[in-house]
Amino acid sequence: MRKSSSTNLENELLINGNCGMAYTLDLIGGRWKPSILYKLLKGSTRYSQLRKTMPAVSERILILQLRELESDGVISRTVFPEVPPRVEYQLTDLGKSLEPVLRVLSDWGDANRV
Amino acid sequence: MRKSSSTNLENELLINGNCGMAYTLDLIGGRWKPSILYKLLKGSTRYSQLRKTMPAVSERILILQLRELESDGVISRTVFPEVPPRVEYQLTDLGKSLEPVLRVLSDWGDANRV
DNA sequence: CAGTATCCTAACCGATACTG
DNA sequence: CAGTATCGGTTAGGATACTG
Repeated sequence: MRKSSSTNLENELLINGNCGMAYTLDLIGGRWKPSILYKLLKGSTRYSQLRKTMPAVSERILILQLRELESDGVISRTVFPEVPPRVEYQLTDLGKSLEPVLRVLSDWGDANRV
Repeated sequence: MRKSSSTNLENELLINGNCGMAYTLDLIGGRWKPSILYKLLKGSTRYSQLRKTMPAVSERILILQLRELESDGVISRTVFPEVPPRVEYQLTDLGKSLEPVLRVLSDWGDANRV
């Protein structure tokens, strides 16, 4: 859905009838982004914890999706200067504002899937 | 986001944490599906009319997205036995039930895009 | 622990010519 | 009018080995 970088969102819109729906979908529509966001709704989470609960995704992809969410301002990344290193991901305010959106998507899916 | 055919939705879910969100996103998350659904919210629409309002999408892709929405039960296709042929697309009941979902997505996008 | 680097596949999307 | 057919490009996603 996404073209390449997250700076293409505007472009995306223009060719898509200038519809805000496309913007939202482009933000949360990645292959693993729903799962990530869903987990982060429950609070700040370590990288290793995300990995553990999503064994099907490869490391590269998980990082990639996290980076995209981060550069789109939906989540933020906190590095704790410890040994061994600790990194936690959490929703930004923008990310938190997505909660009703995510919930509607989740509810509709739960209600209508076979 | 989608694997290949629309019959893979269940599979999709299993690897995605069994989250209904992924199901919904897979249904409406195609490149042009938001635009299509948005237009169909206003009522039954001819193929040629869809084409006209979405000049950026190629015929093959438009048809493909329509077929996917159709096989997922979100829209239906009515052929009128006339010359020249007329085909109209409209939301099914399932499709109509998506309206609140689409609206939330649209509203959030309009409110938060730059 | 939390990532990169490298290489690879397949899905998705597109232009254009043609047809019932 | 409403599509197919054919071919081809781009990019999202993935497996695996390695590193600060």
